[in-house]
Amino acid sequence: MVSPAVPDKPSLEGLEARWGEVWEAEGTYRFDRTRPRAEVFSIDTPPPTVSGSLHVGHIFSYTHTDTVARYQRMRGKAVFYPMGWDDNGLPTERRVENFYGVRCDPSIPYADGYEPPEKPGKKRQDYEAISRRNFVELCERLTETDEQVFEDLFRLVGLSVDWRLTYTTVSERSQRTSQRAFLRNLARGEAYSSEAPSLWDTTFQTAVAQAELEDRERPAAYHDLAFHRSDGGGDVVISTTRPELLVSCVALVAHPDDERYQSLFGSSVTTPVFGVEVPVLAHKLAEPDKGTGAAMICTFGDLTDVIWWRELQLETRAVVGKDGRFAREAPEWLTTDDARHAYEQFAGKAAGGAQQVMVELLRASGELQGEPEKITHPVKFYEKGDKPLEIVTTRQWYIPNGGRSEELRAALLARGAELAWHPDYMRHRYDNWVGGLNGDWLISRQRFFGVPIPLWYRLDADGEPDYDAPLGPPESALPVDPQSHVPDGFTADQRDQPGGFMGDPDIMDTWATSSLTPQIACGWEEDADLFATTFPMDVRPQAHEIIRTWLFSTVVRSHYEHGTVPWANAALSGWILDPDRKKMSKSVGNVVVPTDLLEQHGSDAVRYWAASGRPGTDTAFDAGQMKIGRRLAIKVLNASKFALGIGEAAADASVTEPIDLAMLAELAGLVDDATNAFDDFDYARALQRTEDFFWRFCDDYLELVKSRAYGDDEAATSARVALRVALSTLLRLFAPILPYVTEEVWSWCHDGTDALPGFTTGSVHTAAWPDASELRVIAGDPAEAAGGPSPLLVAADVLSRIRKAKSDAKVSMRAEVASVTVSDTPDRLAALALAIGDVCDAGKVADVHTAEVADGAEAGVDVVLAEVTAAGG
RNA sequence: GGGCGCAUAGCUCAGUUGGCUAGAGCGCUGCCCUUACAAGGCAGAUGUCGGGGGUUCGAGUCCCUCUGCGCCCA
Repeated sequence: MVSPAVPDKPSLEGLEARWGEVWEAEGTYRFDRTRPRAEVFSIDTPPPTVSGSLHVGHIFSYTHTDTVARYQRMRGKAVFYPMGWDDNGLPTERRVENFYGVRCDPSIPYADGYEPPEKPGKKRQDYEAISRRNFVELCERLTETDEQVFEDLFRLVGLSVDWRLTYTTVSERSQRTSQRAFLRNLARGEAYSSEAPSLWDTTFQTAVAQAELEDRERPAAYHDLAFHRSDGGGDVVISTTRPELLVSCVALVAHPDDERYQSLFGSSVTTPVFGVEVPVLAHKLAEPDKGTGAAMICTFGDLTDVIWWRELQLETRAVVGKDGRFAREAPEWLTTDDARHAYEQFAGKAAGGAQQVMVELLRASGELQGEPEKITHPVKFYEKGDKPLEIVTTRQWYIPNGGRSEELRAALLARGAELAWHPDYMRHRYDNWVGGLNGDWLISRQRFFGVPIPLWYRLDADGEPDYDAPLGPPESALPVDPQSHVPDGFTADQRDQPGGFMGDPDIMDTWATSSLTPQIACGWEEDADLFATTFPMDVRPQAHEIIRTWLFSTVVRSHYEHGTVPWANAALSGWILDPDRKKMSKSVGNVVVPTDLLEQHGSDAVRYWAASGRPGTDTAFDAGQMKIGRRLAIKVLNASKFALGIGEAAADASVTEPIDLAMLAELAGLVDDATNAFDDFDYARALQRTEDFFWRFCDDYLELVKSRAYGDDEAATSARVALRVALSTLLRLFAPILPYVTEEVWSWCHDGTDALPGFTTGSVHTAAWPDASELRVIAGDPAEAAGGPSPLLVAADVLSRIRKAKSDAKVSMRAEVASVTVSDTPDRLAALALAIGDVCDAGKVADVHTAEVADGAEAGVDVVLAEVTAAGG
């Protein structure tokens, strides 16, 4: 039999490097693709954005997933745990531009062997313009470096990822998957293009989706404007925060039940300054208690305007362009010279400047009633932008998401209900979001870097595109860039020529690709066997704030493509808050660099801190927790050293002493708790229970059995076997959280070819998760199971009283005790009797008396310390 | 305005279907160099379980309500 190889001075130093190498060399975390679906646990890892550095929040949430991955692996699952890098999107685009001094211009042809300027230009306008393909190549070049840094850090944290499975979202395969999914949506009628009012960011020059909006409180002012009844019956006053849009006013509106306007509905009024005739209409979205109860409808000031415009079938009088400025030419619906002259005074201006001019014009004409009333109100912004969004009519591609179809909305809500959410209440965010959608998913973006929309359009004799019959490539040709590739049946010189074709200039929203991470990771249409054994996946771990984007869009794509949910479980992690409970973010400057933490405290300690944060709960950054984690890891080393160093016992030796049996029975209960917790993705609970048991195991059980275990009789053997079983069990329970220290101790128990009973020759991380029923077989039917008090608990209790007496007397714990008198109930005394030898040994007690007390009477432990003879001489 | 969550010791938090005197860690105080562990151990003090009402033999736990904080959405 092997002997335990315990170092004299166990230490945590260097464990990360040592075991990291071994795990890599032995392929400990490699996915076994030969296993059937039922034996696979697949994880849809969130691909972190590769455009800066990982922060402590990544360490936090990725550790959560890793603990579950490790648990499932020990449960015998083949764990499919890939890493992805999100290098597709605006952050990467910006980083590549600034790093190399280049910018993307899709109209430029691809340059073979392109090298960026040696010295990047200082200003954006000096950046070198390059083709999209060259831009993507530079992106791949830069992100490769970043990705290696990320991988090294994640390895150091101990993520049990199979690094052979890593994918990137800008890779050819991801682009192919993204375009293939889009083309299938198109073929099934699930994607459509439409010219419609869209939310438009004038800085980024792109349309944005509902999911990318955020409200920000901005100062504004109500301006009361006098419209004039066409029948000469006086003025109608409305309040608006955007008087500059008066020129695009197409109607006035009031609530259908508003008595003040009953006689006006159906009549018409003329606008101030411009004298344009517009109807007065009724619609239930008009709010009677806002301003005068009447509002002007402009095309378009806000999303409500769009609804009114659509439902009341109004004209379109758009004047604000994609650059956010008023058109230079006066619009044709201004028919009088005065009106055109007025317009010219703010033509070409942006909203703010135009408003100033417009207010002066209104004031001069006497049609501004009173002074503007200052307010603050929520204004829609693109989440990454810093100018309010405008609404501009453009042609865009959409995928229906239930925002315009109750049937589809219900189907997608049902998909959400199919998911098991961890924690469960997170499902409300999904329901809330899907229930509140009011438009389809806008997937096209007027950016340059990203997955192109893989379509071309025929140009008619006048050079006008035919949007109704787009030309798509065969799937075998994917990925394509319609700006450089040519559709079947055309030649390159027909590009942008009448009778020829044009490529769709847009790219897809980054979520349109990210929503396919299960398909990308599992090899949809690329690796049929892999896909069959990994999809639908077991779990999507992610942050709760992107339920509305990443989670929802993934459900949408899977619903369309596979008619199923993409995963069985959604595990939501919280945020990291700084010690003042503010969300950590770069802009606040309160970010902690993870490499320093890992170096300072060690990976297991940092993981311990991470695993202490309950699923879904925002957690404060707390270096104190890491110190506790480190202390725990050291304790695991020392307790293991003791348990293993105390002596061996034969494989078939049995546990006979009641106190040992009681400890193992309690341990079986712990295994049940930890197993249930991990099955529910509650790593924090599993850790807490295990840790709690472990400290009591060290403080009480180890102290109680210490002297007995050194003997050579059956009672000693009983203790040694129990210690060995408990150690093996506890190491495996801790292994998902503390992979390094548990692997270290596990390695003491085997030499690669032979292992101590209860241990294995391989990694603890591929050992079987503890089995409570096996423990119960060993523990038999101890007193506790029969309903009586546990000998261990009663003994620990009495030992604690003895310690207290010594502590009160300010003597060493080694001090002799002359006698102990325990007064307690008969059943507790009976339990104590089963462990009294251990109690006396541990407490250095010479003599014990017991006294029975009736139920409810005062129980107690009287301790008489031995007289100190010749103390100090 | 709607939804969700949180409120327990100075701090961070456990407390699963209601059940003995409400717990842990940190911090604080005291003691102990104890042959696994001084980067340690042992012990101690500390509570209107946010307020009010209800159900119950019994409520931190269930119900109602109010307050405060946070998040999601409109």
